[in-house]
Amino acid sequence: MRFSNMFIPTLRESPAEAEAASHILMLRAGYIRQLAAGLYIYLPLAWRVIGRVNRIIKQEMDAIGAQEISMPAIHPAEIWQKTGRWSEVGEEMFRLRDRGQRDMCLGMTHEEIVTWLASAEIRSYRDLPQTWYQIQTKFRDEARPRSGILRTREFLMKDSYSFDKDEQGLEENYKKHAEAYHRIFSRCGLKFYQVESDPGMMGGATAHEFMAPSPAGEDSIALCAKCGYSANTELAVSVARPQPAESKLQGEPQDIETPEKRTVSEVSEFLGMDTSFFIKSLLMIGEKGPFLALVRGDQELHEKKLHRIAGECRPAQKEEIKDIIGVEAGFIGPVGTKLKMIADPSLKDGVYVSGANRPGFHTKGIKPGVHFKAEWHDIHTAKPGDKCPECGSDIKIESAIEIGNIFKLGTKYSRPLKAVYLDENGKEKPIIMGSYGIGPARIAAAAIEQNNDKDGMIWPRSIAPFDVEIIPLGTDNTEVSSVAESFYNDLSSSGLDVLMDDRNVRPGIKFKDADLIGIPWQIVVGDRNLKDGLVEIKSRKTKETQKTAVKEVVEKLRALIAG
RNA sequence: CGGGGCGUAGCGCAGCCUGGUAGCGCGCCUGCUUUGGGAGCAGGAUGCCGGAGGUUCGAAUCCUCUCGCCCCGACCA
Repeated sequence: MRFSNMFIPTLRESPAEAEAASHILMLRAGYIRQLAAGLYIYLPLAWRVIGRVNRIIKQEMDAIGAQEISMPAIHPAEIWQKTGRWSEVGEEMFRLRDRGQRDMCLGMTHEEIVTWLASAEIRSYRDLPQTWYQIQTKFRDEARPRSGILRTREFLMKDSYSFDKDEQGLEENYKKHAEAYHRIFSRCGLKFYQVESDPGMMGGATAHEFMAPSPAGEDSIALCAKCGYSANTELAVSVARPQPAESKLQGEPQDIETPEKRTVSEVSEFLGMDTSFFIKSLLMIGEKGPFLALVRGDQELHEKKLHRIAGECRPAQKEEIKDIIGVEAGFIGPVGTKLKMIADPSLKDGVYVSGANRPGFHTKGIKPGVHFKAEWHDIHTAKPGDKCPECGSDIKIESAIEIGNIFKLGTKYSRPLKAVYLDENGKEKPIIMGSYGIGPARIAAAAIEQNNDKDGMIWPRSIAPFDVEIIPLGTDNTEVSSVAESFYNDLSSSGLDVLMDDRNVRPGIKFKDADLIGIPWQIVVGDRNLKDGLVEIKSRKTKETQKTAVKEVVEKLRALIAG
């Protein structure tokens, strides 16, 4: 492909609206343009990257016996009503009516549709197992699209679905997918982790996410370097470090004056005690009324964990706290309260200080379990310095981009949609399902996030839009042009994807654009070196150049790319 | 949905507080010179100042409403 024929609208300056590195670079390097919030046009370079990612995905999916199909993006409401998600899902679903006033939606995922197909066509255990996949556009009216193509309202997704006659079959398919995902993300040149994740509304017991570490990521994950424990912090269990040994908290509970000291940090400073000696008491409003959530002073409540235990709930507002407890926030505590309490296990041992439920006072000497009763559930947010629940060593927390997920669905969809089969004994049973997703655009974005420098992108060779870019300097020099042309022909016919910057522009512009768009290898053809029969092969990543004899270029480059 | 920010030339921004001829840099077009890291000189084009109302002799500027985009949070099958 010739640069002059390709639409690559590079920008000298960063557009104001972009913040994430991948977003800035994709705009600047002429990969994408924004149509509206969360809606992007993929320009030729970006679409080539997506194509390469998809090819890798297809190869690995095919290799585990998955079969590619294509399902509609527009769905009748009826099927979604049968699984209950038509009403569960709210505003995130794009809804519309057809000319006959039938309710329809734009598909946000395809469990319903693929299960409908299975219910219609699968009769016998002999038809199982099956795995079907597609790479197709999904629609979600996100509350807040963000970070360029990381979170959009219309996006490509590889989704596959497995159908088995029993749990053991599901287990095998689940494992096959996990292994295929490892190969896919490795081949795409990404650093990634497989972590335990919250099955959430997908249902089912087991789920994992594949996470590409990046500061631009929306998720955070807890990792143990020693034993390999890894989990999304939405469900990561961690053990808080023990309280310091010296404690001033012997004896029975006693109220102490703490005028105008409300927050844990204020009171801990005032009393000269570590924050881990405090109980943070948070008044929550749940569906069945108010209750207290208790975490240790040095910990943070994780609301999502609390939701799983207590159902829908929210922090109480200032006025509500006064009405319900009778004292302002900052002086509330678990002792003497009639409210239901949910306490984090980090509070189980030790003696504590917490609000006294009267203005200006805290109570010291509180022994959880003795001076108050609570339900014990892990509700704190795992943080650096906490200990691994498996092996006790330090865990670290990293931000990450979710690039793939795998769910064991079980019969969540097969039951309501009556996807059943007859087993060997002629008995009707629901099909056991799994669901597995990958976001190709997120792979591309994560690759940029993980591989860039001040000059631009640095693509992993497997998903780069081109393998090599030829940069002839001085197009009016016939020798330069003819050498560049011969490279272009030879490299192309040897099976490489070649971009040639044949524009009649200054060298600086070609160099800057080449670095920006991030093709892994550059061949610089200039009269300076050509006089000695040499050209330069330059690595985008290391910026190292090797002067190479014209005759050896094709062979050498192929070796470099292969290596 | 809550909080914050921003809408002025293709892009990045100034002007707004204190109302009075709409500006700068880059890009774009023409010509000449230039050609190994975003060239130089000369000339040129480009704006419903996001939109609608209002105040005023007069509004990019003040007021009201509205639309859009970004960021933080909530949400995220």
